[in-house]
Amino acid sequence: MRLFWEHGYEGTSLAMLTSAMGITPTSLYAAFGSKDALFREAVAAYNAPENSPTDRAMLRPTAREAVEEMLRANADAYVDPGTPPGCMVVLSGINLSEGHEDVGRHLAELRGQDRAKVRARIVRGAEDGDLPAGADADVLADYALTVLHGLSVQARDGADPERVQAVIDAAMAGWDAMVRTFGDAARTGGAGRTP
Amino acid sequence: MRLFWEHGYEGTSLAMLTSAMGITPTSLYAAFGSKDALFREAVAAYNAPENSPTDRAMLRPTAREAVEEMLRANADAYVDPGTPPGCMVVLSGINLSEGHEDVGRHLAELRGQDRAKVRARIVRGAEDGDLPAGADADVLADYALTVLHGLSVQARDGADPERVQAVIDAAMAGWDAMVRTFGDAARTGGAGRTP
DNA sequence: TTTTTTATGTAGTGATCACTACATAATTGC
DNA sequence: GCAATTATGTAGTGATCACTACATAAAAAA
Repeated sequence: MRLFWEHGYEGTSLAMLTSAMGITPTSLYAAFGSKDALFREAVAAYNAPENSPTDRAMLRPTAREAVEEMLRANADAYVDPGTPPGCMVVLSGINLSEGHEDVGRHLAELRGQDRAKVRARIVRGAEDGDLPAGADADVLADYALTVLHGLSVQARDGADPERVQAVIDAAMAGWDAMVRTFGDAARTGGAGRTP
Repeated sequence: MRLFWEHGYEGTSLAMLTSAMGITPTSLYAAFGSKDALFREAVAAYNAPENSPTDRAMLRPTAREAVEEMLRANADAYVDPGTPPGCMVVLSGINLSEGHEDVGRHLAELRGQDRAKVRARIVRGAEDGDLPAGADADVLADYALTVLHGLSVQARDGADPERVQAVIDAAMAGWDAMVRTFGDAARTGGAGRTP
């Protein structure tokens, strides 16, 4: 998992995997079937619900708290010096040669699931009344995920943890401002686009 | 350039390059010296100042306009269906096997240069008075670049151009809110952290 | 124990990797 | 025209890729 996380699917060779695991190719193939299948199991372990900061964050009482904790908890993990920087789901399938597009699609689907979770939490916030009824869940979810994905690149560039938290301060200020425009739009009937 | 842009440094083989260029390996090596050197030339062409939306954006009269145009112009390029999605400098060196770390460092340095340009433009905005004197150029630059880098991943996931612009609306609302806290901090002596 | 099943290591599969020696073709200088 | 130089294609370099046939070793079943 750590090798795939750090070097990506194609940047990790079977030789690297077998030497890191202390086993031979035969054992690896008996246990996992193929490099593809092993990668998928590694991603599944990385993305397991019981370890997922995102899943945990969605339990927060308001949509805003949920999104903020999602950003902060994931960012903490991204810059944790004990693990490779950034998010495995975001980074490990960025560069693929022809013939491995399915790996990229699999990861894109997982990112889509995260987006769906955030979007659903936003919709619930609007229903619960902690967000304006007119809040655009698609835009807010895209915004939150754009910041989240950007933090993976920042982490790869060795971002300072404190500054990452300051970036999230700014991002949440943007969240609040955007939510306010939705509230205003609901009251005035406007389109909600910031001038 | 397009192959490296789309598949990354290691995801692009010499066979792909020679067949796309319609030349033989001999000619490629006579002209460029090595795959590394060709990649660097491709990145240089991609990142040329005369084509750079970022450089052009920095000429805007205020720091806010400069940052907003940087985001919008780059985002337009990221989702342009005529070119690979996302930013070559951000994406093409994400997954590297052992022994090619210098490629990653080279791209990270280019990202650092972009950050420095944005930071310098913010500092100038504070000097010019279109930003509060206490504005934290590091935080604002990191925030802008985090959103920018996140947009590359969104583009890879096939983000809708209109929704990308809406995300930038939210991001700029965040910029304004963050700038406001710096102004408030300057007036009240507070630390400037959004609660 | 003896047999059967399961797990593992050795050694090598063809394919592809980046790269190049060598020969031929095109171009240039005289 | 003729020699020197430059450019290009052919064919192959050793290394490494993901993967596996085969044989041996360990464990389980009889």
